[in-house]
Amino acid sequence: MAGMSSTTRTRNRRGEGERLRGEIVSAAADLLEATGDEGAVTLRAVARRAGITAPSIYAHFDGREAILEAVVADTFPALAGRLRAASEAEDDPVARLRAGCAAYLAFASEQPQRYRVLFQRRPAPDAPKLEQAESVEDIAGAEAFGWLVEAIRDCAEAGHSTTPSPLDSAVQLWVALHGYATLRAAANDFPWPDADALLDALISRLAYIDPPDLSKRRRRSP
Amino acid sequence: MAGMSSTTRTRNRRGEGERLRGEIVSAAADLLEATGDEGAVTLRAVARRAGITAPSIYAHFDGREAILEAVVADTFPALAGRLRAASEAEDDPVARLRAGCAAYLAFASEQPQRYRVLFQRRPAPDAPKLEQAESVEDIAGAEAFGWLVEAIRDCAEAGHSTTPSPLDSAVQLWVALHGYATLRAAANDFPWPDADALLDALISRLAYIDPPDLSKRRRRSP
DNA sequence: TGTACATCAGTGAACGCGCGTTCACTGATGTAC
DNA sequence: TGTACATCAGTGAACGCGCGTTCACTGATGTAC
Repeated sequence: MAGMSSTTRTRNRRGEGERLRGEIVSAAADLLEATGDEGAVTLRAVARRAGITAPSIYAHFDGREAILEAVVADTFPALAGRLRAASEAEDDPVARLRAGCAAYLAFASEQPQRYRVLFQRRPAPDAPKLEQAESVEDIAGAEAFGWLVEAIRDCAEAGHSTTPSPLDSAVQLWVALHGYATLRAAANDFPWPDADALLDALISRLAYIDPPDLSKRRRRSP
Repeated sequence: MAGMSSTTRTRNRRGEGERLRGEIVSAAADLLEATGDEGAVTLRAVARRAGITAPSIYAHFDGREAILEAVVADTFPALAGRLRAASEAEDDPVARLRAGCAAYLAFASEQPQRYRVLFQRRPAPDAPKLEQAESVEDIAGAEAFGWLVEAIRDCAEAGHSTTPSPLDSAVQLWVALHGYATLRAAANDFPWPDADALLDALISRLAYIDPPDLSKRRRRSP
């Protein structure tokens, strides 16, 4: 009766009701990824996937929109974590930058819908206009973007990048990575060039790094 | 009774039934832009906006999805037309490239939802995998992309671009333009740099054009 | 020129469905005594 | 240690709504004679 899940959920014990909140968020993220359709992430569908009844959600969220917001709020740190982990595995600044950018694309490719929801949540046309943030630290995704700025700055300080402005280069590289990540997923039939070569070209041009410096630091494919 | 439209529609005369098809498509495009929500473009909502009853749509479309596909099919030529018009207004290759890229961003900024639907239509996870097109001419949006390749090639032939590959540069510039167009719309609160400067930087770096060559060809803002 | 009729462009009512949300409720579990 | 009870986590039924889709239909318009 509770959808296709035949496993019976055991309810949380007293005092542990908050655990359901996390289960709801990950049920929503799963559903988003599985259907590829934000519209399919209905409150009832999330409840079914989480193995609970629809009204139970109201103990934790105001409604459908709040669930999706929670997915976004969960996803930004996950992305930032991926970048950090990938770049920390490398020793020199150029390799770190490249590994982080590759991780960014990998995240978007492995969980395209979850990535999409980060940036493609439409501001409703009647929504109040947001004040422009005064600095990069105020925005959602600041951690990930901040990582990118630092990675480029490190390259510049080590003499591997001649960028006139690490911040500007980071903005440019970010839009390019984002564009590639989303187009790659949407335009399957486009005759894309080799992914590593394209990534190298974007980094090298936008972060002002000598192409050989980059390509010799590519991770060997296993 | 027919929604908020108080103007009474006069039905098409015999033999002119096909006109409704166009009205449906533009009603859908309007609705998409007005609501900012693909989910709000329901068959019934489109019918209301077109001033007809829901079943009338079936004479022209198989259903809701087919309407959105028609919107996409209409939008690609509109975008290509914008690029062509903007670039034809300029004399030299660099100015043409810049004007076309600016027009691309303007199109995406003026009709963000219509632009979005071009590339953000999700392939359903169970959809058959598309064969990769063998050449650029086979894909949707080929006209717009083809324009970009030619514009860069013209710059190279005139000695203003040192790109090693106009095609590769076009791919790189395209992903950057697309990324900027979508992020700009989604991340209102990001402290974006000056739009002209960002565009110049992307073109100059990815199409290998001297920055002064570009900036001196900027259209003066009126 | 007049008229009967076929065709065409749409209408209007109806259906079953999944949705968001509300409400009163249940039953297991921890706690006070 | 035993028991009564308050609390907490979640249920189940019900509501009104807009949706996609079907079906038989209507009435204006062009056409054949």
